[in-house]
Amino acid sequence: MPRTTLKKLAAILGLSTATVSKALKNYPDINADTKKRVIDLATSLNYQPNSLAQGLRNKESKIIGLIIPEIVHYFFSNIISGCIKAAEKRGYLVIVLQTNESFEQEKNHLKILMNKNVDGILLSLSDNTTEHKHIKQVIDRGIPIVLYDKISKLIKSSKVVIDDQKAAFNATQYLIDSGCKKIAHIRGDLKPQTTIDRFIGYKKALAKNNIPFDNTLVYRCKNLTFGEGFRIAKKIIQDNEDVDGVFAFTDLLATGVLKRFNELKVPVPEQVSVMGFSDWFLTKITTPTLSSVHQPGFEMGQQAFELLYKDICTLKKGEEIIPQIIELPTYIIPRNSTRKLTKQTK
Amino acid sequence: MPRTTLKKLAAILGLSTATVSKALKNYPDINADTKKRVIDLATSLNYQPNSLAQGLRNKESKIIGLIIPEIVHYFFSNIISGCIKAAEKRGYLVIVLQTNESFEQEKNHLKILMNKNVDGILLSLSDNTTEHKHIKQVIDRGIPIVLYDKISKLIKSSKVVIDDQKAAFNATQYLIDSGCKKIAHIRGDLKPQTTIDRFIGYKKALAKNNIPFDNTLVYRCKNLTFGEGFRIAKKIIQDNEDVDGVFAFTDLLATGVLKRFNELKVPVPEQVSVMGFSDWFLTKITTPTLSSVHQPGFEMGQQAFELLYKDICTLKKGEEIIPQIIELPTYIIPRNSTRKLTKQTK
DNA sequence: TTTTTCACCGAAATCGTTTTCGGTCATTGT
DNA sequence: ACAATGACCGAAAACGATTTCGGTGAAAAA
Repeated sequence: MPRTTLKKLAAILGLSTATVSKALKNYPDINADTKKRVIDLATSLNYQPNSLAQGLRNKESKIIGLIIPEIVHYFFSNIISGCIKAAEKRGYLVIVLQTNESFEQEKNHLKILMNKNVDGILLSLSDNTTEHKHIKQVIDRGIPIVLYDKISKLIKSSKVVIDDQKAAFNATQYLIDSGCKKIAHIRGDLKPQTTIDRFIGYKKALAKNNIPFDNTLVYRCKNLTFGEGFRIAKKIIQDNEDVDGVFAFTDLLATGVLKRFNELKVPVPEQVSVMGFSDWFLTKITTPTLSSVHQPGFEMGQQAFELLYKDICTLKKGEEIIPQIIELPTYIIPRNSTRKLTKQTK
Repeated sequence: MPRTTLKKLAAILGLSTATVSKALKNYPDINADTKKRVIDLATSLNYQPNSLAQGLRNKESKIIGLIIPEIVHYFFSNIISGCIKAAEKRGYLVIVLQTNESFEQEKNHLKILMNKNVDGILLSLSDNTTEHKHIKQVIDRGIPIVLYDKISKLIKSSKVVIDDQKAAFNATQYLIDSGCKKIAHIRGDLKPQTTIDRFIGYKKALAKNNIPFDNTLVYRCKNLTFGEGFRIAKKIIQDNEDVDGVFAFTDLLATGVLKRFNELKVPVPEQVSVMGFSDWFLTKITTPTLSSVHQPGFEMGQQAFELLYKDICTLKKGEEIIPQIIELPTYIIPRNSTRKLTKQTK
């Protein structure tokens, strides 16, 4: 009933714990016969080393922490899934923590994870994170951090990101290429970098195509919800009835727009094209299906772990970590909320 | 840079580690002044006990394992979220693992978690789990397990469930009450208990209302996908054009049905009512919005942890665990894919 | 025969914390 | 003045695994 320990094995075999340990680890200074005896007994008693003791001794827990803004979220749960899968391959386990976009929670969770002796941390900055002392503290303690998705250029660490500006540029360009002349943009709140970047991408695409930027076509919403999209859609049509394209900051907003247009009998994409962002699952089930920018969550989770793993290894070897930044590609998935491309550009 | 230990504090203060430890734990045999000195230094040096050492000594890790069939899944990610939240309140951390409905993975993950010295495990059985030796092993090791969602009556442990039969009964009854006479049922594969139970609930509701059971109205699908729902919807209408209600095993199937009916110009709910199951997020965004049975994922995660916590505590006190089963209530959320109730029954 | 070599194994320290069980003073009671 | 009482503190063992550094024999070399 109590689990098998080295000491128990040693007692049964009339050996020392040292010998048993070395036998199991295949040390060269242990007789082959002895090794066999040890291994046989160990397997028959189903010996499994106590990872707490190992961790204490070896100063590694083989556990990493994953701090995520929101668990119930298609994109983020894909990240979790990818991260856990990659970790498992390397023999690591993942503790998951949620910030709900709270700076306090972020600081708190970082502290908790440090005390749990995790070997590394994956972090996506909360929208309300202003300073980075708490992160520097962790790194100074010798615990590597890899930032993913929502990052800060001010933090010296490895990162996995997408190029929001480029992605938004391409999305807008796609709308233009499919014939849109007057494109509204629904953006998020002022602060988050992603919001800013996608907005910039939108503007750049307009500029590139000699479409004058019109600030009244930009709608800002605090909460990125279905309801907000629904609400704003009506305003868009009321404000400018000749709008023929909407680029939403995220799929959820776009879905709300779709719903409202549906109710208002605004034909999509015949009168107005709608482009989302993130390629959530729900893009496939809306009516019409929603064109979107694919944001590779699963891959991001995987890559983030792999980067962290590399950093953990270099740190263990006593070497200096060289921060590395991976930029994952995004691409547009055309569905039925946008018109087919007229000219085959790009 | 290296973290503060008891030994370091002791050295600085000219005390023994024993005294420092006791001072921090507010033992009565330590002088008040000494306590103050210790605590002051500890806070100023930001001392945090090494949880690996604590775990080794106290035989507890304050970590639990959560084994989940599928992470990218609205219902399950709600469970994760609820579990993590409840755990956090009690000072526990959660390691998340995914089985993908594989029996092998389930066994494997259980073993991994045991070796990591988790204090308890939350488990939802994979659809392919046939025997329960691996689970008994864990319990025999003194690690409590709480089963949630997909359980087995053969395992003696605490559990958190919903009453699938009752929920399905109510869903079907609701369709009947709203005027449906010929209700098709899309069920899952043969094995999983939830599939069987919901099917039974469907049949019982028919019987209760003197509607003869018709096996040709039951459609079975291996994969619970949007595409399957889409595929089957057409068959339903082709096979029996007078079908006026569909009760789907899960929202995803129902969503597929909705989509196909939309394309076939089958008016919902005027001609056919559609009822889903689980109350996923997407029920709110389909056209029409999808009526469904609310399955409380977040609460299930919370309750499962609380149950596990109780079991951990009783075990720590050396007492015997008395398995407890919590049945969470479900209720129907009427939306626009079903007609309004005609008579106000129930 | 004596020394060297080699194969094989174990004692002991270590990781950091917890807790029991004494031990050392000073103070109180007789 | 001497014993008894407390108040405080520390030595040490324990949790389980790892690893260094010797140590013990026997076989090989001198």
